[in-house]
Amino acid sequence: MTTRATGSNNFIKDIVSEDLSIGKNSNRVHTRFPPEPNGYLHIGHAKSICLNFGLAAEYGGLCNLRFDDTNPSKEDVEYVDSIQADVRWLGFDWDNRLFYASDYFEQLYNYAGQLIKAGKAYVCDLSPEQIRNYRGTLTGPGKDSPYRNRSVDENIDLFRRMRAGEFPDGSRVLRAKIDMTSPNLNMRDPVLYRIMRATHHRTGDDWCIYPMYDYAHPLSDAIEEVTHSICTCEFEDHRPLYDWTLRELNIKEPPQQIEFARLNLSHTVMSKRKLRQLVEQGYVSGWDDPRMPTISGLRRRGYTPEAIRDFCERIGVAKANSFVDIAMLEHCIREDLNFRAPRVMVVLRPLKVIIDNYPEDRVEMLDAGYNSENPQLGSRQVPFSRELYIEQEDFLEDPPKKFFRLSPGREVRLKNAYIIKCERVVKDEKTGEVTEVHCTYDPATKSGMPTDRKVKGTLHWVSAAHAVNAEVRLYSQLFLKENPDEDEDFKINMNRDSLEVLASLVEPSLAGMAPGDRYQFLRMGYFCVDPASSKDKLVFNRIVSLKDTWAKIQKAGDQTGK
RNA sequence: UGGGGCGUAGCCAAGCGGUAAGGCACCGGAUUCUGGAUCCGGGAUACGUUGGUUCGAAUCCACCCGCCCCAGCCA
Repeated sequence: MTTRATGSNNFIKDIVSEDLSIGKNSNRVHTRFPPEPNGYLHIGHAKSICLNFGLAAEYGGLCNLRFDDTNPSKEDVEYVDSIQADVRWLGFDWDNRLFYASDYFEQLYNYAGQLIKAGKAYVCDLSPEQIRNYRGTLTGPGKDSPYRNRSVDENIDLFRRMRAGEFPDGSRVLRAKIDMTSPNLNMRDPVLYRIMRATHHRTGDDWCIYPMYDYAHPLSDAIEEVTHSICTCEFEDHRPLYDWTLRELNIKEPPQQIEFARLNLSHTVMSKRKLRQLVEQGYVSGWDDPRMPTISGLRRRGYTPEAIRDFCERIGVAKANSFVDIAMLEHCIREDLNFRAPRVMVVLRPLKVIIDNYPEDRVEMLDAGYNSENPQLGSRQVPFSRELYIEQEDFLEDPPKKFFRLSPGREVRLKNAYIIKCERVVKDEKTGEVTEVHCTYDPATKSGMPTDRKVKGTLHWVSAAHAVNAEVRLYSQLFLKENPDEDEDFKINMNRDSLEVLASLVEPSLAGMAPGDRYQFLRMGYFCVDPASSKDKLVFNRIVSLKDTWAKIQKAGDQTGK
């Protein structure tokens, strides 16, 4: 079928559209997402997942999930499980097309036999060091292995015995016979099979020889009848080998490899190796630490699949090296949550406020809508009483101009409640720190009533007697530098204060919230109930702050020496 | 001194010979019981450089410059 592509365009869609228009691949579009199960998926993988599954969906094709499990020494079921969970959570479905390269080991072995018989592959006894030396350099040609011209029969015999386990690890390899003088090092008789006694997470000890990526990948694609094999740019040099393998084995309708630039995100690192270091060396609590750019980390942080997919759509697909600002990701989650998240009141850093003219024993239940832009979310009642808490940063004894929050003699609106006026403060005698702010309220200014005056500030608050304790975790970038990879050791750029844990007070309606629930804490940002949260101990993660114009003004003031 | 790829605003990114989309960020203004959201407005007269082809080039050609990748029995 020739379904027309929707959404924004990119060069890969151009290729697919063109292929379809000329009836290539019997008019099929078939992609695959081929992770190696050796680590957790991250936002960079999300880009690839969205691309591959998205392309298939747009063109009425199919996308497989295939584990590229050809190196048992690095792989583990822990990862195959987490990868499936992450892809599913992102919203994609591979239906019954869950495959493993290891499913094809027998076929791959037989294909290798064909190559040998065709004189296109040979068993080489050179050591790894020797192979490296024979390979030549970037600027100089390599030279033929002394084993390059063994007879087909000898090669067949040796390869069979490699599989049978007659030779020690590393003693021999099967190599493609291509061209040791090729300017493309990948074509200098690349290794196809190596001997490696490692227990495979799926095939156990059935095999002691394992195929290399360059050999297994094109054939796995071919076996699955993939049409467009999309990978990142570092494999561009491998494409001639990908094509060589398919050509020498006479694969009909060979899949086409297409490369795109991998994602780089500011203020974080993306390589599995580095992420693993952060986990193993205790810089973070695990692969799902909310500061990690992993899918599981973002999920725990509170990101939605919708926001991540939107992000992947917005950043586009091209071949130029890109370095996307984390602000783009943050924009996506804000935009998603703005409409759908209920807005509630939580005081992160409490400061006591006493309404002197409010009766001591009185409690009013005030109606508070959950989201003024989305009335469907309904409302709840919040208790108001004489003693409240407001945010510490919302009071300043000696305010600068343009500060329109609470300060002595000034009025502010309490969200969903009354206008109050600050009359005096109580300070700690030793530290001079303000411990209580005494105010009066104007009964005629209850939320919803018309008022005769304008107050510039509106504050969120909680009733002291009704508030519920909660732990709130504030996260900031793991790395201070835009590009931590610029330095020899990326870890020197780590932000020591990327996690701040606060003892906060939340409005009572939040008491029974379930892990995963997301809210906007009025004026403070979007938050998500952590999986470790319980009825006894509420724990919230800040997903992202709200945009903060006041912070910007302050910063500008600082810089001008104000 | 080899091979492959890429260079459009601070960051992504359209554009495919006819005279520079869009998003993020940023800056104004309006509005607002979140200094949020929303709305309106603002930016590229060297599209890496220099030449060339053309009535006309970001788009075609040539040279140059810059950045990325490749010498795993990793993927």
